[in-house]
Amino acid sequence: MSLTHAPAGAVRQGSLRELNLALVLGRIAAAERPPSRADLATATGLTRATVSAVVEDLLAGQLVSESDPAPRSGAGRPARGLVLADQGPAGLGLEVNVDYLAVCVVDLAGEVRHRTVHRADLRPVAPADALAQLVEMAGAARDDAADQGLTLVGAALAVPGLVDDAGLVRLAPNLGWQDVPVPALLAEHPPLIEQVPGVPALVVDNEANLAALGELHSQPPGPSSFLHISGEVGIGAGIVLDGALFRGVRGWSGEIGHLPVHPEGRPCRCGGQGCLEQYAGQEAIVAAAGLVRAELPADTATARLAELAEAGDADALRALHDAGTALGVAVAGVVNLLDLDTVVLGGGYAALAPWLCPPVLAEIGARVLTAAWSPVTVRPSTLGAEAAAVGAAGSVVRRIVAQPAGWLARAG
Amino acid sequence: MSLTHAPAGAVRQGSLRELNLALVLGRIAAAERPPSRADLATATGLTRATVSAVVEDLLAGQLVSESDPAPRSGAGRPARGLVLADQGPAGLGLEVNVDYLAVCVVDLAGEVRHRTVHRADLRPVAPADALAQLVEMAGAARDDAADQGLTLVGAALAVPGLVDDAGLVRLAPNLGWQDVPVPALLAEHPPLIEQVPGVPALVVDNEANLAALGELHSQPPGPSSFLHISGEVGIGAGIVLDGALFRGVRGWSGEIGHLPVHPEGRPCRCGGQGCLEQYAGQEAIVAAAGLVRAELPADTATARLAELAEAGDADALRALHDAGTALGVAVAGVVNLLDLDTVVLGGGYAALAPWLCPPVLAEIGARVLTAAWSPVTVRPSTLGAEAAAVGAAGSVVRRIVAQPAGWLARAG
DNA sequence: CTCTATTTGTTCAGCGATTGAATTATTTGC
DNA sequence: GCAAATAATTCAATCGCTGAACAAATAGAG
Repeated sequence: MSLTHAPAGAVRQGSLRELNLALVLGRIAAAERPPSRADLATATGLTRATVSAVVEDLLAGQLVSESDPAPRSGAGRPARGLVLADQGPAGLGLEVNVDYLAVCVVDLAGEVRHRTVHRADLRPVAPADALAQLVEMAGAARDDAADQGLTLVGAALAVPGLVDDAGLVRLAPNLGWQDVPVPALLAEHPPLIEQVPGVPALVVDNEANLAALGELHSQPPGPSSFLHISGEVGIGAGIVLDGALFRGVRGWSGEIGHLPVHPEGRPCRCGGQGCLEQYAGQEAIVAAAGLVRAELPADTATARLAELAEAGDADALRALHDAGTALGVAVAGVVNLLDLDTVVLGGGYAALAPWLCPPVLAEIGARVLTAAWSPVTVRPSTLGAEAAAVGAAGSVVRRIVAQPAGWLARAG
Repeated sequence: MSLTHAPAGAVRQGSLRELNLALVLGRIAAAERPPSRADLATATGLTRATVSAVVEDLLAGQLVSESDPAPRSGAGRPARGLVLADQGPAGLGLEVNVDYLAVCVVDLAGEVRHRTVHRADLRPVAPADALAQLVEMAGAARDDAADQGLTLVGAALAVPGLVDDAGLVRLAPNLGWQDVPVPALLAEHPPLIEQVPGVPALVVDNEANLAALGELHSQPPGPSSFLHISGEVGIGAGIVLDGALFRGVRGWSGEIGHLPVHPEGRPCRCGGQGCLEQYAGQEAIVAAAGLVRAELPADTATARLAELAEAGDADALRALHDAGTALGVAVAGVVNLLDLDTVVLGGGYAALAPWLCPPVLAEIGARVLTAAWSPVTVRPSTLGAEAAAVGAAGSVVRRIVAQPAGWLARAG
């Protein structure tokens, strides 16, 4: 029904300023080139007087800074361009995955200002030890950020599993985690975050969700609704609708890996039968290509497949085609259901996209009722590896952009 | 990411009042019993002074009225309860379906104040003629509404097919419509609607979407996220997320009928194979139950099936069980993907729910990863037949509740 | 029956934020 | 060098919320 999305609570006198701060800052963030105050006034519908006042607050709070005047033709006083500050608040992104730990820092503009990746097989490592190592990496990241004039205002941790509202990792099957109380474990380490009203110090979320957010905020800006599929050992999807991640009632949306593609087919460890994961998961593709998994570490399986396919290996090509077809059946269902026009292949699928896209598109063409009127785009993710960590850090700074008042109240 | 849903445009001085009018009116609409001004103040966080001023506007604009004081224990001046007005703006709901035309009027409180249904096979009738008849029924509805002190501020038309943004019915296969420009056809008749800022005079939408909206606003209030499945000849779904209908990028979401449940199964008229519709659509169930369709008008097929199942007919029971299993496979996929906890069976499925629910629940239990932690409810729709018309009319008045300022500007 | 405690609703001065017009600042083009 | 054009700021006016005081209306105690 798309009613006005009014603020949930009361709209007080001060909310007015809060909302306009967010409005103006959001415009600056979304603009292609640095807008002037006058541009912002016409874009937002506010008067120039109000925009000036709002911008003054944003400048004082280190959220935006003035850039060189954008070249403009014609007469008149030159405008001063406004850009997101490269100092001030920043977000900390953390990721624990099967074969690596990653930490990164993203500034307001979405730039990655720090990045550390530690490759290791995390499956035999106890959760507390893995998190301790991550905290150590994060400490170095914090120091590096501070040197660049950045203040970490929040952290987000990406995990390949189901996470509940409290940050408890219910189940991360491929990592071997079960009921891991991440916030409690991290609370034992000294804090790295400067608390800001409106920004949670720590968010724990599914890796597929955060990777989708990363894709949403990547440059150049893409569509505001799409399906992002992370194909690893498991297959997870992040659903972005109208520029917002859709989490589901309990935050467990996106379990596309267990969509039935052959209802009477192979049994799956989830208890169902014929789940997508059994046909398009990393292990299924590897097995179908005739590779022996024991000789192939998890983190090189995808690269090896791409190599073989590149070389024209018939088994690998057939395996990828079959996986793409299974994926296409599932994606066609999702597209029929949600009417999305963009599907992004991320995670391990990104490197395999040249071979996966054709069969996926074929299934969509055959099965999607509306494909005749408007085409569906299937493309690889623009972010590379560790997309979830970048997305995680980005999700933190997006909160500042969406609610600058909290930061301003703190920073004076 | 669930950022604050800020108003899209500029927040001007007057927006403040607009937003608080909507906030207070929304609370009155959502309240179980008539709230007092003091109740509203504590519920919204506004001061009593502001609430009084806002309520004064709402009273003057005929959007709310004062009711008998709610009995309360303890001392103190008795409160005056506030309820949505039973006069003032109302919505017109229209529906063209395969075997009937329906018109209804719903008031602010969601009560159906007028209802007309005309049963007839609409397939041989030209779209313009069907719409002309609908307009005639709507004229009578308008007069009846006016006698009750109601003003029609908008209309919504439910159609069993794909509709684009402009109201063009691209395809309604079971009705035989293709590229029918509904707004243009209706514009030839004298207007029945009093234009109000913020309320479109006519919205054309998919029947499944509007039925889902009807379910969302039915009393008593249910969950704010659910999947509503309309099982007729085709199978459509309305997806309600966080109290809002999700329409998809082009407004064509919900095509659950073409979710593949047996990818190498029966060919479907959509061009795909093994679509749900081929296993759980009305015609498929009728055929599986051994009934001859020619002897069975479309509008009695469901009733006849229920009758047979009630009587213990083995063929009917088996047909319903198989259909329920196919439906369950599809629903399990949706639940995995969207993490919904409520599925409503509407349309023809409502009457068949006693036999469909068990196999659907069985498939969900077997296939949904998270079902172990929190159960999924599957239940029949509370609204009866013509749910889409009621939902359509309700969608109009919900706009007034969400944006009362438009109506108030008009009514003075 | 009267008085007090209690809760509801209104009145009013004060204030913060936006507005719109006037003013200042800075450049291009003639 | 001057006029036109565009950008940004200043300032009185206005709108709507706040908070506190006040008026209204009832239940219960004595």
